[in-house]
Amino acid sequence: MYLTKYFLPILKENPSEAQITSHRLMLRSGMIKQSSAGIYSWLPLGLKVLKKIEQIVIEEQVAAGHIPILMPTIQPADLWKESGRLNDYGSEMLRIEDRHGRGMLYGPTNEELVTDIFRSHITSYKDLPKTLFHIQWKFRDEVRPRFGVMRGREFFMKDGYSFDMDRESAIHSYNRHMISYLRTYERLGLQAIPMKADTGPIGGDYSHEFLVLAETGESEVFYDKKVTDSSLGERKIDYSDKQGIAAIVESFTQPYARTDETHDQNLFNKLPPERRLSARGIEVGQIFYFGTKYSESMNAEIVLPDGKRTFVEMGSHGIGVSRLVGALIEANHDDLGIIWPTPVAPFLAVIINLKHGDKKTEKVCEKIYENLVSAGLDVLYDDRDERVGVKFATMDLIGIPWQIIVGPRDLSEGFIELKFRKDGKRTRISFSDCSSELLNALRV
RNA sequence: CGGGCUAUAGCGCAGUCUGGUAGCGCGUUCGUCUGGGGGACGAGAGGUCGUGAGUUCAAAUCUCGCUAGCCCGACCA
Repeated sequence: MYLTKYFLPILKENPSEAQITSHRLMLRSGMIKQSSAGIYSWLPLGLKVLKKIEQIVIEEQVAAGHIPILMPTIQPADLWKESGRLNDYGSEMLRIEDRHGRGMLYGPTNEELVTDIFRSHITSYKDLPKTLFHIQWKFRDEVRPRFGVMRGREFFMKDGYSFDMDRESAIHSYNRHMISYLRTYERLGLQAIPMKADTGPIGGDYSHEFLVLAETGESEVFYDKKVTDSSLGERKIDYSDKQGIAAIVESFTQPYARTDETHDQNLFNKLPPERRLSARGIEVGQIFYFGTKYSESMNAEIVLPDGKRTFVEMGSHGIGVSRLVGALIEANHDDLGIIWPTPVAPFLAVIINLKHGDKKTEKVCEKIYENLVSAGLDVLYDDRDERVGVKFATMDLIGIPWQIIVGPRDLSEGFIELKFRKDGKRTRISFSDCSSELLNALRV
Protein backbone atom coordinates (compact mmCIF):
# COMPACT_ATOMS: atom_id res chain seq x y z
CA MET A 1 0.00 0.00 0.00
CA TYR A 2 1.29 3.41 -0.97
CA LEU A 3 0.73 5.71 1.97
CA THR A 4 -0.32 8.62 -0.26
CA LYS A 5 -3.17 6.45 -1.52
CA TYR A 6 -4.16 5.18 1.91
CA PHE A 7 -6.33 6.69 4.62
CA LEU A 8 -4.26 7.16 7.74
CA PRO A 9 -5.51 10.21 9.65
CA ILE A 10 -2.86 10.47 12.37
CA LEU A 11 -3.02 13.10 15.08
CA LYS A 12 0.05 14.90 16.26
CA GLU A 13 -1.44 15.99 19.52
CA ASN A 14 -3.29 14.05 22.15
CA PRO A 15 -7.06 14.27 21.93
CA SER A 16 -8.29 15.55 25.26
CA GLU A 17 -10.92 12.87 25.75
CA ALA A 18 -8.41 10.03 25.81
CA GLN A 19 -6.95 9.32 29.21
CA ILE A 20 -5.27 5.97 28.92
CA THR A 21 -2.46 4.96 26.62
CA SER A 22 -4.25 2.59 24.31
CA HIS A 23 -7.14 4.95 23.73
CA ARG A 24 -4.77 7.84 23.07
CA LEU A 25 -2.61 5.82 20.72
CA MET A 26 -5.57 4.39 18.84
CA LEU A 27 -6.91 7.87 18.20
CA ARG A 28 -3.52 9.31 17.36
CA SER A 29 -2.64 6.52 14.97
CA GLY A 30 -5.93 6.90 13.16
CA MET A 31 -7.29 3.47 14.07
CA ILE A 32 -10.66 4.59 15.37
CA LYS A 33 -12.93 7.57 15.56
CA GLN A 34 -15.47 8.01 18.28
CA SER A 35 -19.01 8.30 17.05
CA SER A 36 -20.70 8.63 20.44
CA ALA A 37 -19.79 7.57 23.95
CA GLY A 38 -18.39 4.06 23.80
CA ILE A 39 -19.16 3.64 20.08
CA TYR A 40 -16.46 3.83 17.45
CA SER A 41 -15.85 3.72 13.75
CA TRP A 42 -12.93 1.53 12.82
CA LEU A 43 -10.64 3.27 10.36
CA PRO A 44 -8.44 1.27 7.97
CA LEU A 45 -5.50 0.68 10.30
CA GLY A 46 -7.70 -0.28 13.23
CA LEU A 47 -9.85 -2.52 11.09
CA LYS A 48 -6.79 -4.42 9.88
CA VAL A 49 -5.72 -5.18 13.42
CA LEU A 50 -9.25 -6.10 14.48
CA LYS A 51 -9.56 -8.51 11.54
CA LYS A 52 -6.16 -10.07 12.23
CA ILE A 53 -7.16 -10.80 15.79
CA GLU A 54 -10.50 -12.14 14.62
CA GLN A 55 -8.78 -14.43 12.15
CA ILE A 56 -6.48 -15.90 14.79
CA VAL A 57 -9.44 -16.43 17.10
CA ILE A 58 -11.34 -18.21 14.34
CA GLU A 59 -8.41 -20.43 13.44
CA GLU A 60 -7.92 -21.57 17.01
CA GLN A 61 -11.62 -22.20 17.53
CA VAL A 62 -11.85 -24.26 14.40
CA ALA A 63 -8.69 -26.14 15.42
CA ALA A 64 -10.44 -27.06 18.66
CA GLY A 65 -13.37 -28.46 16.71
CA HIS A 66 -15.77 -25.58 17.27
CA ILE A 67 -18.14 -24.58 14.53
CA PRO A 68 -18.60 -21.03 13.24
CA ILE A 69 -22.06 -19.57 12.74
CA LEU A 70 -23.35 -16.00 12.70
CA MET A 71 -26.29 -14.86 14.78
CA PRO A 72 -27.96 -11.46 14.41
CA THR A 73 -27.30 -8.36 16.46
CA ILE A 74 -31.01 -7.64 16.85
CA GLN A 75 -32.90 -10.25 18.80
CA PRO A 76 -36.54 -10.81 19.67
CA ALA A 77 -37.43 -9.99 23.27
CA ASP A 78 -39.65 -13.06 23.46
CA LEU A 79 -36.69 -15.42 23.75
CA TRP A 80 -35.41 -13.41 26.66
CA LYS A 81 -38.77 -13.66 28.33
CA GLU A 82 -38.42 -17.41 28.19
CA SER A 83 -35.07 -17.44 29.91
CA GLY A 84 -36.23 -14.84 32.38
CA ARG A 85 -33.41 -12.48 31.53
CA LEU A 86 -35.58 -9.83 29.92
CA ASN A 87 -36.23 -8.47 33.38
CA ASP A 88 -32.99 -9.56 34.99
CA TYR A 89 -30.73 -7.80 32.55
CA GLY A 90 -31.75 -4.29 33.44
CA SER A 91 -31.01 -1.09 31.60
CA GLU A 92 -27.67 -2.30 30.29
CA MET A 93 -29.70 -3.90 27.56
CA LEU A 94 -30.69 -1.67 24.69
CA ARG A 95 -34.35 -2.30 24.04
CA ILE A 96 -35.95 -1.44 20.75
CA GLU A 97 -39.44 -1.61 19.38
CA ASP A 98 -40.02 -2.34 15.73
CA ARG A 99 -42.77 -0.74 13.60
CA HIS A 100 -45.24 -3.40 14.64
CA GLY A 101 -44.62 -2.70 18.28
CA ARG A 102 -42.75 -5.95 18.81
CA GLY A 103 -40.13 -5.98 21.52
CA MET A 104 -36.62 -6.30 20.16
CA LEU A 105 -33.20 -5.75 21.65
CA TYR A 106 -29.63 -5.27 20.55
CA GLY A 107 -27.99 -8.41 21.82
CA PRO A 108 -25.54 -8.12 24.71
CA THR A 109 -24.90 -11.87 24.48
CA ASN A 110 -26.44 -14.84 22.71
CA GLU A 111 -27.34 -17.69 25.06
CA GLU A 112 -31.03 -17.43 24.25
CA LEU A 113 -30.61 -17.34 20.50
CA VAL A 114 -28.18 -20.20 20.36
CA THR A 115 -30.29 -22.33 22.70
CA ASP A 116 -33.24 -21.69 20.44
CA ILE A 117 -31.20 -22.81 17.42
CA PHE A 118 -30.04 -25.89 19.29
CA ARG A 119 -33.45 -27.03 20.50
CA SER A 120 -34.95 -26.64 17.04
CA HIS A 121 -32.50 -28.99 15.42
CA ILE A 122 -30.76 -31.23 17.92
CA THR A 123 -32.63 -33.82 19.91
CA SER A 124 -30.26 -36.76 20.32
CA TYR A 125 -27.09 -37.46 22.29
CA LYS A 126 -25.70 -38.79 19.01
CA ASP A 127 -25.31 -35.25 17.75
CA LEU A 128 -23.28 -34.22 20.78
CA PRO A 129 -20.94 -32.79 21.77
CA LYS A 130 -21.17 -29.59 19.76
CA THR A 131 -19.83 -26.10 20.17
CA LEU A 132 -21.18 -23.28 18.06
CA PHE A 133 -19.44 -19.93 18.09
CA HIS A 134 -19.70 -16.64 16.33
CA ILE A 135 -17.91 -13.32 16.28
CA GLN A 136 -20.38 -10.52 16.24
CA TRP A 137 -20.99 -7.00 17.49
CA LYS A 138 -22.67 -6.75 20.85
CA PHE A 139 -24.11 -3.85 22.72
CA ARG A 140 -24.22 -3.18 26.42
CA ASP A 141 -25.48 0.20 27.42
CA GLU A 142 -22.77 0.81 30.01
CA VAL A 143 -23.52 3.53 32.49
CA ARG A 144 -20.09 4.89 32.00
CA PRO A 145 -18.18 3.79 28.93
CA ARG A 146 -14.47 4.62 29.07
CA PHE A 147 -10.96 3.64 28.04
CA GLY A 148 -11.80 3.69 24.34
CA VAL A 149 -12.50 0.26 22.88
CA MET A 150 -11.52 -1.42 26.14
CA ARG A 151 -14.85 -0.60 27.61
CA GLY A 152 -17.11 0.60 24.88
CA ARG A 153 -20.82 0.11 24.66
CA GLU A 154 -20.60 -1.52 21.26
CA PHE A 155 -17.96 -4.22 21.14
CA PHE A 156 -16.83 -7.07 18.93
CA MET A 157 -16.78 -10.37 20.70
CA LYS A 158 -16.27 -14.03 20.03
CA ASP A 159 -18.80 -16.02 21.96
CA GLY A 160 -19.09 -19.77 21.87
CA TYR A 161 -21.66 -22.12 23.32
CA SER A 162 -21.00 -25.74 24.08
CA PHE A 163 -23.63 -28.47 24.28
CA ASP A 164 -22.91 -31.77 25.95
CA MET A 165 -24.92 -34.80 27.04
CA ASP A 166 -23.44 -35.02 30.53
CA ARG A 167 -21.22 -33.33 33.03
CA GLU A 168 -18.08 -35.26 32.14
CA SER A 169 -18.35 -34.33 28.51
CA ALA A 170 -19.17 -30.73 29.43
CA ILE A 171 -16.05 -30.49 31.53
CA HIS A 172 -14.00 -31.70 28.63
CA SER A 173 -15.58 -28.96 26.53
CA TYR A 174 -14.61 -26.52 29.23
CA ASN A 175 -11.04 -27.75 29.21
CA ARG A 176 -10.90 -27.63 25.44
CA HIS A 177 -11.90 -24.01 25.54
CA MET A 178 -9.31 -23.25 28.16
CA ILE A 179 -6.55 -24.59 25.91
CA SER A 180 -7.88 -22.99 22.75
CA TYR A 181 -7.97 -19.65 24.54
CA LEU A 182 -4.46 -20.02 25.88
CA ARG A 183 -3.26 -20.80 22.37
CA THR A 184 -5.11 -17.84 20.94
CA TYR A 185 -3.55 -15.39 23.37
CA GLU A 186 -0.10 -16.83 22.83
CA ARG A 187 -0.44 -16.45 19.09
CA LEU A 188 -1.47 -12.84 19.57
CA GLY A 189 1.77 -12.25 21.43
CA LEU A 190 0.06 -11.85 24.77
CA GLN A 191 0.43 -13.57 28.06
CA ALA A 192 -3.05 -14.07 29.46
CA ILE A 193 -3.37 -15.76 32.81
CA PRO A 194 -6.44 -17.88 33.56
CA MET A 195 -7.81 -16.82 36.91
CA LYS A 196 -10.48 -18.45 38.96
CA ALA A 197 -13.62 -16.41 38.48
CA ASP A 198 -16.76 -15.87 40.42
CA THR A 199 -19.44 -18.30 39.31
CA GLY A 200 -22.25 -16.36 40.93
CA PRO A 201 -25.39 -18.16 42.05
CA ILE A 202 -24.65 -21.26 39.96
CA GLY A 203 -21.48 -22.06 41.84
CA GLY A 204 -18.80 -24.57 41.05
CA ASP A 205 -15.21 -24.33 39.93
CA TYR A 206 -15.88 -23.94 36.30
CA SER A 207 -15.30 -20.38 35.37
CA HIS A 208 -12.04 -18.69 34.56
CA GLU A 209 -11.25 -15.20 33.41
CA PHE A 210 -8.19 -14.53 31.30
CA LEU A 211 -6.20 -11.53 32.38
CA VAL A 212 -3.44 -9.71 30.54
CA LEU A 213 -1.04 -7.99 32.86
CA ALA A 214 -0.80 -4.25 32.22
CA GLU A 215 -0.31 -1.25 34.46
CA THR A 216 -3.59 0.26 33.36
CA GLY A 217 -5.61 -2.88 34.03
CA GLU A 218 -8.93 -2.37 35.75
CA SER A 219 -8.60 -5.17 38.26
CA GLU A 220 -5.98 -5.99 40.80
CA VAL A 221 -4.64 -9.51 40.41
CA PHE A 222 -2.72 -11.83 42.70
CA TYR A 223 -0.79 -14.78 41.37
CA ASP A 224 1.84 -17.36 41.89
CA LYS A 225 4.99 -16.59 39.91
CA LYS A 226 4.64 -20.11 38.47
CA VAL A 227 1.77 -19.08 36.20
CA THR A 228 3.77 -16.54 34.24
CA ASP A 229 6.49 -19.13 33.70
CA SER A 230 4.22 -21.57 31.90
CA SER A 231 3.27 -21.48 28.25
CA LEU A 232 1.95 -23.90 25.68
CA GLY A 233 4.68 -23.03 23.23
CA GLU A 234 4.90 -25.17 20.14
CA ARG A 235 3.44 -28.30 21.64
CA LYS A 236 0.88 -30.20 19.63
CA ILE A 237 -2.57 -30.32 21.12
CA ASP A 238 -4.83 -33.34 20.67
CA TYR A 239 -8.25 -31.99 21.54
CA SER A 240 -9.77 -35.45 21.61
CA ASP A 241 -7.44 -36.59 24.36
CA LYS A 242 -9.53 -35.99 27.47
CA GLN A 243 -6.83 -36.94 29.97
CA GLY A 244 -4.11 -35.04 28.18
CA ILE A 245 -6.20 -31.88 27.91
CA ALA A 246 -7.26 -32.12 31.53
CA ALA A 247 -3.61 -32.45 32.58
CA ILE A 248 -2.60 -29.30 30.70
CA VAL A 249 -5.53 -27.39 32.17
CA GLU A 250 -4.51 -28.59 35.60
CA SER A 251 -0.97 -27.33 35.09
CA PHE A 252 -2.25 -23.87 34.21
CA THR A 253 -5.00 -23.57 36.80
CA GLN A 254 -3.44 -25.29 39.79
CA PRO A 255 -1.13 -22.38 40.76
CA TYR A 256 -2.80 -19.54 42.61
CA ALA A 257 -4.14 -16.80 40.31
CA ARG A 258 -7.12 -14.65 41.21
CA THR A 259 -8.51 -11.19 40.72
CA ASP A 260 -9.46 -8.99 43.65
CA GLU A 261 -13.01 -10.33 43.35
CA THR A 262 -12.13 -13.88 44.30
CA HIS A 263 -8.86 -13.24 46.07
CA ASP A 264 -8.24 -15.23 49.25
CA GLN A 265 -5.43 -13.71 51.25
CA ASN A 266 -5.04 -16.74 53.53
CA LEU A 267 -4.54 -19.09 50.60
CA PHE A 268 -2.22 -16.61 48.95
CA ASN A 269 -0.10 -16.32 52.08
CA LYS A 270 0.69 -20.03 51.93
CA LEU A 271 2.91 -19.40 48.91
CA PRO A 272 6.57 -18.70 49.50
CA PRO A 273 6.96 -14.90 49.61
CA GLU A 274 9.19 -14.73 46.54
CA ARG A 275 6.46 -16.34 44.46
CA ARG A 276 3.66 -14.04 45.65
CA LEU A 277 3.10 -11.44 42.97
CA SER A 278 0.43 -8.83 42.45
CA ALA A 279 -0.22 -6.60 39.50
CA ARG A 280 -3.01 -5.08 37.48
CA GLY A 281 -4.77 -6.91 34.71
CA ILE A 282 -7.16 -6.44 31.81
CA GLU A 283 -9.82 -9.08 31.35
CA VAL A 284 -9.77 -10.33 27.78
CA GLY A 285 -11.90 -13.44 28.00
CA GLN A 286 -13.95 -15.72 30.18
CA ILE A 287 -15.09 -19.30 30.04
CA PHE A 288 -18.02 -20.66 31.97
CA TYR A 289 -19.71 -23.99 32.47
CA PHE A 290 -23.21 -23.37 33.77
CA GLY A 291 -24.98 -26.67 33.31
CA THR A 292 -28.67 -26.52 32.54
CA LYS A 293 -29.50 -22.93 33.41
CA TYR A 294 -30.77 -22.10 29.92
CA SER A 295 -31.69 -25.55 28.71
CA GLU A 296 -34.15 -25.86 31.59
CA SER A 297 -35.76 -22.47 31.22
CA MET A 298 -35.89 -22.78 27.44
CA ASN A 299 -36.65 -26.46 27.35
CA ALA A 300 -33.68 -27.73 25.36
CA GLU A 301 -33.82 -31.46 25.85
CA ILE A 302 -31.96 -34.37 24.34
CA VAL A 303 -32.63 -38.07 24.27
CA LEU A 304 -30.00 -40.26 25.96
CA PRO A 305 -28.90 -43.79 24.92
CA ASP A 306 -31.39 -45.31 27.35
CA GLY A 307 -34.23 -43.37 25.76
CA LYS A 308 -34.66 -40.99 28.66
CA ARG A 309 -34.76 -37.24 28.11
CA THR A 310 -32.51 -34.79 29.84
CA PHE A 311 -31.66 -31.11 29.66
CA VAL A 312 -28.54 -30.44 27.68
CA GLU A 313 -25.42 -29.34 29.56
CA MET A 314 -24.15 -25.97 28.41
CA GLY A 315 -21.22 -23.65 28.73
CA SER A 316 -20.39 -20.29 27.22
CA HIS A 317 -17.07 -18.77 26.40
CA GLY A 318 -16.13 -15.28 25.34
CA ILE A 319 -13.16 -13.41 23.97
CA GLY A 320 -13.37 -9.65 23.72
CA VAL A 321 -11.95 -9.15 20.25
CA SER A 322 -12.26 -5.36 20.08
CA ARG A 323 -11.09 -5.07 23.66
CA LEU A 324 -8.01 -7.09 22.75
CA VAL A 325 -6.92 -4.35 20.36
CA GLY A 326 -6.68 -2.01 23.33
CA ALA A 327 -5.18 -4.64 25.59
CA LEU A 328 -2.49 -5.42 23.03
CA ILE A 329 -1.51 -1.77 22.94
CA GLU A 330 -1.49 -1.50 26.72
CA ALA A 331 0.90 -4.43 26.77
CA ASN A 332 3.01 -3.31 23.80
CA HIS A 333 3.98 0.35 23.56
CA ASP A 334 6.64 2.86 24.48
CA ASP A 335 6.89 6.65 24.58
CA LEU A 336 6.94 6.87 20.80
CA GLY A 337 3.85 4.80 20.15
CA ILE A 338 2.54 1.33 19.54
CA ILE A 339 4.77 -1.72 19.10
CA TRP A 340 2.64 -4.34 17.37
CA PRO A 341 3.44 -7.99 17.89
CA THR A 342 4.06 -9.26 14.36
CA PRO A 343 1.02 -11.58 14.19
CA VAL A 344 -1.43 -8.70 14.60
CA ALA A 345 0.53 -5.86 13.02
CA PRO A 346 -1.50 -3.93 10.45
CA PHE A 347 1.49 -4.12 8.11
CA LEU A 348 4.55 -6.29 8.51
CA ALA A 349 6.94 -3.63 7.26
CA VAL A 350 7.08 -0.09 5.98
CA ILE A 351 9.44 1.19 3.34
CA ILE A 352 10.62 4.66 4.23
CA ASN A 353 11.97 6.78 1.42
CA LEU A 354 14.25 9.29 3.09
CA LYS A 355 14.48 11.65 0.18
CA HIS A 356 11.28 12.38 -1.63
CA GLY A 357 11.91 13.37 -5.20
CA ASP A 358 15.20 11.51 -5.50
CA LYS A 359 14.77 9.33 -8.54
CA LYS A 360 17.21 6.71 -7.34
CA THR A 361 15.76 6.17 -3.87
CA GLU A 362 12.25 6.18 -5.29
CA LYS A 363 13.16 3.52 -7.79
CA VAL A 364 14.76 1.34 -5.15
CA CYS A 365 11.75 1.74 -2.86
CA GLU A 366 9.38 0.75 -5.60
CA LYS A 367 11.47 -2.27 -6.48
CA ILE A 368 11.61 -3.43 -2.87
CA TYR A 369 7.89 -2.86 -2.57
CA GLU A 370 7.17 -4.99 -5.61
CA ASN A 371 9.48 -7.75 -4.39
CA LEU A 372 7.88 -7.93 -1.01
CA VAL A 373 4.32 -7.74 -2.27
CA SER A 374 4.91 -10.44 -4.84
CA ALA A 375 6.40 -12.54 -2.03
CA GLY A 376 3.01 -12.23 -0.37
CA LEU A 377 3.98 -9.78 2.36
CA ASP A 378 1.75 -6.94 3.45
CA VAL A 379 3.90 -3.82 3.35
CA LEU A 380 3.35 -0.10 3.43
CA TYR A 381 5.40 2.34 1.39
CA ASP A 382 5.74 5.81 2.89
CA ASP A 383 5.99 7.81 -0.31
CA ARG A 384 4.87 11.08 1.24
CA ASP A 385 6.75 14.31 0.60
CA GLU A 386 7.67 14.68 4.25
CA ARG A 387 10.81 15.18 6.24
CA VAL A 388 12.45 12.06 7.57
CA GLY A 389 11.62 13.04 11.12
CA VAL A 390 7.94 13.10 10.29
CA LYS A 391 8.12 9.72 8.61
CA PHE A 392 9.99 8.07 11.45
CA ALA A 393 7.69 9.60 14.03
CA THR A 394 4.61 8.43 12.14
CA MET A 395 5.88 4.89 11.72
CA ASP A 396 7.04 4.64 15.31
CA LEU A 397 3.60 5.84 16.36
CA ILE A 398 1.61 3.33 14.34
CA GLY A 399 3.97 0.59 15.42
CA ILE A 400 4.81 -1.33 12.26
CA PRO A 401 7.34 -4.01 13.27
CA TRP A 402 9.93 -3.43 10.54
CA GLN A 403 11.11 -0.21 8.93
CA ILE A 404 12.99 -0.57 5.70
CA ILE A 405 14.96 2.64 5.38
CA VAL A 406 16.11 3.76 1.97
CA GLY A 407 18.23 6.89 1.70
CA PRO A 408 20.79 8.28 -0.73
CA ARG A 409 23.67 8.08 1.75
CA ASP A 410 23.52 4.35 2.37
CA LEU A 411 22.37 3.63 -1.13
CA SER A 412 25.49 5.22 -2.61
CA GLU A 413 27.42 2.55 -0.73
CA GLY A 414 25.03 -0.14 -1.89
CA PHE A 415 23.07 -0.51 1.35
CA ILE A 416 19.62 -0.15 2.74
CA GLU A 417 18.78 -0.29 6.41
CA LEU A 418 16.37 -2.46 8.36
CA LYS A 419 15.09 -1.25 11.71
CA PHE A 420 13.12 -3.29 14.21
CA ARG A 421 10.52 -1.15 15.96
CA LYS A 422 10.61 -3.09 19.19
CA ASP A 423 14.25 -2.55 20.11
CA GLY A 424 15.25 0.09 17.57
CA LYS A 425 18.06 -2.13 16.33
CA ARG A 426 19.26 -1.30 12.84
CA THR A 427 20.92 -3.63 10.39
CA ARG A 428 22.54 -2.63 7.13
CA ILE A 429 21.62 -4.89 4.26
CA SER A 430 23.31 -4.95 0.92
CA PHE A 431 20.82 -3.66 -1.60
CA SER A 432 21.95 -6.05 -4.32
CA ASP A 433 21.03 -8.86 -1.95
CA CYS A 434 17.90 -7.30 -0.58
CA SER A 435 15.39 -9.63 -2.10
CA SER A 436 16.71 -12.67 -0.28
CA GLU A 437 18.37 -11.20 2.81
CA LEU A 438 15.49 -8.85 3.48
CA LEU A 439 12.91 -11.57 2.98
CA ASN A 440 14.73 -13.83 5.39
CA ALA A 441 14.94 -11.10 7.99
CA LEU A 442 11.25 -10.26 7.70
CA ARG A 443 10.24 -13.89 8.07
CA VAL A 444 11.94 -14.33 11.40
C1' C B 1 -26.86 6.24 39.08
C1' G B 2 -24.13 9.75 43.01
C1' G B 3 -20.10 13.53 42.88
C1' G B 4 -16.88 16.82 39.83
C1' C B 5 -15.56 19.18 35.16
C1' U B 6 -15.75 20.64 30.03
C1' A B 7 -18.01 22.52 25.17
C1' U B 8 -14.39 28.74 20.94
C1' A B 9 -11.21 26.54 13.33
C1' G B 10 -9.62 19.47 11.68
C1' C B 11 -6.52 18.75 16.72
C1' G B 12 -4.56 21.14 21.34
C1' C B 13 -5.74 25.58 23.80
C1' A B 14 -6.21 31.24 25.27
C1' G B 15 -10.10 34.88 25.51
C1' U B 16 -15.28 34.49 29.91
C1' C B 17 -13.83 36.91 36.27
C1' U B 18 -14.23 42.98 34.50
C1' G B 19 -19.92 42.50 28.02
C1' G B 20 -17.67 46.44 22.95
C1' U B 21 -13.95 44.29 15.51
C1' A B 22 -12.71 36.08 17.72
C1' G B 23 -6.97 34.87 18.80
C1' C B 24 -2.41 31.43 19.36
C1' G B 25 0.24 26.67 18.32
C1' C B 26 -0.15 22.36 15.32
C1' G B 27 -2.42 20.68 10.93
C1' U B 28 -4.17 22.31 6.01
C1' U B 29 -3.58 25.18 0.74
C1' C B 30 -0.01 27.81 -2.65
C1' G B 31 5.16 29.33 -3.49
C1' U B 32 10.56 29.30 -2.47
C1' C B 33 14.50 27.11 0.04
C1' U B 34 15.52 22.47 2.38
C1' G B 35 16.26 17.02 2.88
C1' G B 36 19.08 10.67 7.74
C1' G B 37 14.43 11.95 13.60
C1' G B 38 7.89 16.21 13.93
C1' G B 39 12.79 22.15 9.20
C1' A B 40 12.71 27.65 7.59
C1' C B 41 10.60 31.90 5.16
C1' G B 42 6.45 34.25 2.59
C1' A B 43 1.24 34.32 1.19
C1' G B 44 -3.79 32.16 2.04
C1' A B 45 -8.18 29.29 3.49
C1' G B 46 -10.88 27.83 7.66
C1' G B 47 -15.22 29.56 13.44
C1' U B 48 -23.60 31.84 13.15
C1' C B 49 -17.94 30.50 20.06
C1' G B 50 -22.63 22.94 21.68
C1' U B 51 -27.98 24.40 21.72
C1' G B 52 -32.61 27.26 23.15
C1' A B 53 -34.46 31.29 25.70
C1' G B 54 -33.55 35.72 28.69
C1' U B 55 -30.93 40.45 30.40
C1' U B 56 -28.59 44.56 27.54
C1' C B 57 -27.79 49.81 22.88
C1' A B 58 -24.40 45.53 22.51
C1' A B 59 -23.32 38.55 24.72
C1' A B 60 -17.99 33.64 23.37
C1' U B 61 -18.28 36.64 27.98
C1' C B 62 -23.94 37.67 32.50
C1' U B 63 -28.74 34.47 33.91
C1' C B 64 -31.87 30.07 33.28
C1' G B 65 -33.03 25.59 30.61
C1' C B 66 -31.45 21.62 27.38
C1' U B 67 -27.85 18.43 24.90
C1' A B 68 -23.24 16.10 24.30
C1' G B 69 -18.53 14.56 26.09
C1' C B 70 -14.75 13.64 29.96
C1' C B 71 -12.99 12.37 35.07
C1' C B 72 -13.73 9.90 40.25
C1' G B 73 -16.98 6.33 42.51
C1' A B 74 -20.64 2.17 42.26
C1' C B 75 -21.21 -1.53 37.90
C1' C B 76 -19.19 -4.60 33.73
C1' A B 77 -16.46 -8.67 28.04
